[in-house]
Amino acid sequence: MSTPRTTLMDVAVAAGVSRTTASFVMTGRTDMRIAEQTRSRVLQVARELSYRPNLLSRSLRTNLTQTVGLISDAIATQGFAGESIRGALAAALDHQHVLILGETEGDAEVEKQLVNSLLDRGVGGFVYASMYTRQVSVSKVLRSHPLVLMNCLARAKGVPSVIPDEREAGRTAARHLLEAGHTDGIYLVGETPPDVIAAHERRIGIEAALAAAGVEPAGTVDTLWWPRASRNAVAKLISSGAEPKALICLNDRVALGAYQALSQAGLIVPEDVSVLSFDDSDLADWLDPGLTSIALPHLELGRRAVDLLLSPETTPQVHRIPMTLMERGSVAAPGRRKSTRRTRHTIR
Amino acid sequence: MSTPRTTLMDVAVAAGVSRTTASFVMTGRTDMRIAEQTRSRVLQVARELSYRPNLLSRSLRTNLTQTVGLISDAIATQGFAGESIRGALAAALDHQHVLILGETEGDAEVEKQLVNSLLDRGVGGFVYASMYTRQVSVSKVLRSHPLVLMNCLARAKGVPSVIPDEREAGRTAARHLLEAGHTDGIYLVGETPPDVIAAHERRIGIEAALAAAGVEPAGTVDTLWWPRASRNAVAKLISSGAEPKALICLNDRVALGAYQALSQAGLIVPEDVSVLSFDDSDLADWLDPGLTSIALPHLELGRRAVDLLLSPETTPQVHRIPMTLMERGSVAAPGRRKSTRRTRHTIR
DNA sequence: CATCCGGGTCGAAACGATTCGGGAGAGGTA
DNA sequence: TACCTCTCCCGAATCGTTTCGACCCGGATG
Repeated sequence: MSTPRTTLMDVAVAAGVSRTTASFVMTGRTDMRIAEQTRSRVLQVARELSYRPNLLSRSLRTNLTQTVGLISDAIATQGFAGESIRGALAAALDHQHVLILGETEGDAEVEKQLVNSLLDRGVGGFVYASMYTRQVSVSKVLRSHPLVLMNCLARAKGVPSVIPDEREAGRTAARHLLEAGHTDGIYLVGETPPDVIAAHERRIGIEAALAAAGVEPAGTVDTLWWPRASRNAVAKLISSGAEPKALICLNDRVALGAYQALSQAGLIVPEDVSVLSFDDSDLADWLDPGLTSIALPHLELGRRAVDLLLSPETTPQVHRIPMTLMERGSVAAPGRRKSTRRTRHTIR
Repeated sequence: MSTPRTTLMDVAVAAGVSRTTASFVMTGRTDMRIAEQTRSRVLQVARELSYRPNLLSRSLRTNLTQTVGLISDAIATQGFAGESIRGALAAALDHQHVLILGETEGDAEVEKQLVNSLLDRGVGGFVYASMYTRQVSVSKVLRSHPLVLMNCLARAKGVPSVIPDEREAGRTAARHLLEAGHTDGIYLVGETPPDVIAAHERRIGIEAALAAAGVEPAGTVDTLWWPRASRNAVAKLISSGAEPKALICLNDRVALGAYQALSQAGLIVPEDVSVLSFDDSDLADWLDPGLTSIALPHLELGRRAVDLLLSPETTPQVHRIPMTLMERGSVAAPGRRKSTRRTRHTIR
């Protein structure tokens, strides 16, 4: 059939050395002394024969396959997956590794099976990812192997994790609004339950930055993070007589709902109301006007997680990845246009 | 350190048979006759010792690792990835396999590297996925291994592929509109270049079903498949004096643009204009009113592709996965409300 | 002149399965 | 009894590396 594989033995013979020596050369071990001349000869021959070491047989000894497992509670949701996986893939590639994917569906039994299955295949370590930032408890099996958490924090300490810097993002958001000249009528849209880290941290950041400037938000619109809910909530806010000048939406879906409600009420973004949001999903670019949003660093999360896993100097620590503001058209100076309801002093 | 692995030898010894016999029992080979009594004894012992065969060592002989490679030109785009990967994952699990992911970035050299890298890890076959339905030319390396194409067709014949049934989806769309009572003012929104299979097929299906009912579309709105472009194009259509009653948008992003233009023009969905779309992305559910859309069978594509790959009876053939209509609120009978511009005979 | 030392190599034993080619024993047949 | 045929099982080679524990040899040391 196909030509038989070139083995290390072939290389050794062709280079006139023993298999042992060839092995040392190929794996580049320095603890064993090999004459430079021999070394280069072996390498030369290996190249000529286009030798590729058989990873599987190597694994049999080392129990490692240059593979990392990326396991997640839910792969699919929200397009989060895509970019993170790409980042992870890229980092894995940098380290000559390959990525095996797994999904636990949040089921501990499934997770156990999966982990074993991956261990059987010689994965060298795991990235455990959550689809929304939260605290997780990692199973014992998992903890007894190299592990990096992505987008989640361990209850138990000692596990390195990579998460978005939500609090700083909150500050960024608030500052952006302040810089645009907003001081009044700033509303926070979206519920912030304390156990949803992203929500909680964003809020803290926002309030801190506003407070630092001596500004107090005009209010909070409590709503689930979905367009329909948000739309209703914002509509209710408006019909209650409030005159929002700026809406900080806790994510883009919420912002979509806000857009809908504003449009319905005849309010124009950004002339009447500025809208600022988080996540920078595709949606942000599709809305009209484009939604200024603070991007989740999906790609970077994946990349850093795998990189951390595969770099020996891993220190158990929380790595916060900065979130960057993507300016589009939804934030402007307040009062550029007269409100439909009452006049207001105009800036410029 | 950790307790040494239970090997097949351990099982054999404990069961009082040879390693050979134990192996035959464990792998369930029938060509070698093993007494039922012996068989069950070995199985029993294996269970007691909670024996897990070492896949890596097995691979060394068989060159297979119960692994399939899913390689794609671009993992991330459009959240397509997520569901497809989930489907692939599920199917792989059903076959006791595991999924390795790779991304070629459309680069042939990267692809070659990747394929080799996966082969080194003993993948048993490949699923080659494209992020939008199109013709691809598969490399020779790839073709010389078990392979299933997902969301793309091979130029060369003989490679099985799994794609959405776009043409039937087109028919479904048209029929849905017809059933709602639409016969006039039906516009097709979105360009349909012949090399973009989805576009082309959808259009053919739509036109065929309309023609079968003796209906001719009122026109075509040529626009890129992006919200902004679509918005402008639809706005132009309206300002040109046309009075669309139904818009068949070639995907949800196009529909978003259409929504924006309609809303701008003071037209209400679905009272004034029905909107029907394709893809059933998240967006469809977020819009207001909910967008009736024909779903891309992402999950099913992934599942079927891997299933086909791992089922021996693979026949080289194109498998078309049905796309199902997701009804929301964007289609209604025409003329339920008087047009803002002119009155029209009302149905019911 | 024996010893030691350290640089440079290598033989052979793992690693844990699969699989080829028998082979022993029980029973049947001539 | 001699030979054959099943049935059930096993020894040993093999997959391609890694790696432990030598070994050889020339020069420095005492």
